[in-house]
Amino acid sequence: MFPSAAPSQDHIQARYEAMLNALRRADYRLTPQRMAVCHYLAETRSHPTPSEIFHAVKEQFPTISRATVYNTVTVLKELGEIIELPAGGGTGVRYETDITPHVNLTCTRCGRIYDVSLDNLEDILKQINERTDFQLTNFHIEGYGLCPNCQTSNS
Amino acid sequence: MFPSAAPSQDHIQARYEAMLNALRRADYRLTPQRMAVCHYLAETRSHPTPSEIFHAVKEQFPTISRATVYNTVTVLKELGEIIELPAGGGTGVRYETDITPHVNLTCTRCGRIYDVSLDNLEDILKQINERTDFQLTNFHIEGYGLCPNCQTSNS
DNA sequence: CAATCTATTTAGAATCAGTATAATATCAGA
DNA sequence: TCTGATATTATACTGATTCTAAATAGATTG
Ligand SMILES: [Zn+2]
Ligand SMILES: [Zn+2]
Ligand SMILES: [Zn+2]
Ligand SMILES: [Zn+2]
Repeated sequence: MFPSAAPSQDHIQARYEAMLNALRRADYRLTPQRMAVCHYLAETRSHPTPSEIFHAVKEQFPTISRATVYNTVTVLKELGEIIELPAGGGTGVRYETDITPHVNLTCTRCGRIYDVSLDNLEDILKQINERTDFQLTNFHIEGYGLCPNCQTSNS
Repeated sequence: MFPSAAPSQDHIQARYEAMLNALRRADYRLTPQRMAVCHYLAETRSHPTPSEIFHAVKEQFPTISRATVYNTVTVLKELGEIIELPAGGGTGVRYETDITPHVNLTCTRCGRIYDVSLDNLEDILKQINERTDFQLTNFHIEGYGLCPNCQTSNS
């Protein structure tokens, strides 16, 4: 069951294109740095911190600066292509790169985040639209508790 | 519809007692500072930052330090009495003081968080329990988009 | 192509949130 | 009261995030 399956090449490509299109639509230039950040976000199945993104992209672009990473994720967040997550166990924010509704199970002891997909989420969307005038972009579910590993550990 | 109704006195009192009991059960001392933090968390209907908690409690305890606030919210978080939320619009973490499952609608433009209650959330709990070995403490739903105010503003 | 303008990136400084430390204070129990 | 454990406080420290100014890259115009 854990961990979730790695995304397929097709899925990675689709997410990558979606991010680039979002940038294009909003009249942002598709610089190599931005594209590299998007590509990493599309292919990772983790919920990376800005620092993790920085180090990963640095492999392709040794000269990239942290500021560019921060700028890019801020834009992508505003465009609804990624979502800022709670700090969880560690420090600093993490980014949710899978914007399709699903559950993030965060272990309150070790801080790991597990993805779980659910059925019948249309009902939630329907209820929110019925009860509010919010223009909803996306949503997901945050669950908290102990992961299987931490339930047995006695530390 | 917006904003959510203020909690009743009874509800505030119940939440307050629940936090104190959680501290008691875990063998933490009920110091005046901790009680003041709990009381503020029980009565607020916002999703406060540590800084907001600090300033609010400072009214009652002019000598309280930020460290005590951080210590207390960390303990309460570990006990499952409050939940750490995404940074959202502003900077730094916020705390969810309503641990009953509900929706937090975060406006991606102005950063405001609106609470919405939903029906039929037992199904989510059931699905998570069926599909994982996670020991779930609590969960809630995070929605993102534009609030009614920000849909019409042209800035 | 040259000149110019704008968007973007970069490096590093500055700021801010959060954590760690050590001294002091509080409190329970012997 | 004495003692040991727990909690609070002020402050120092670390690391995350933002800000700033200069350099770069692209687009546009003549
Ligand atoms: Zn765990
Ligand atoms: Zn996820
Ligand atoms: Zn708004
Ligand atoms: Zn809420």
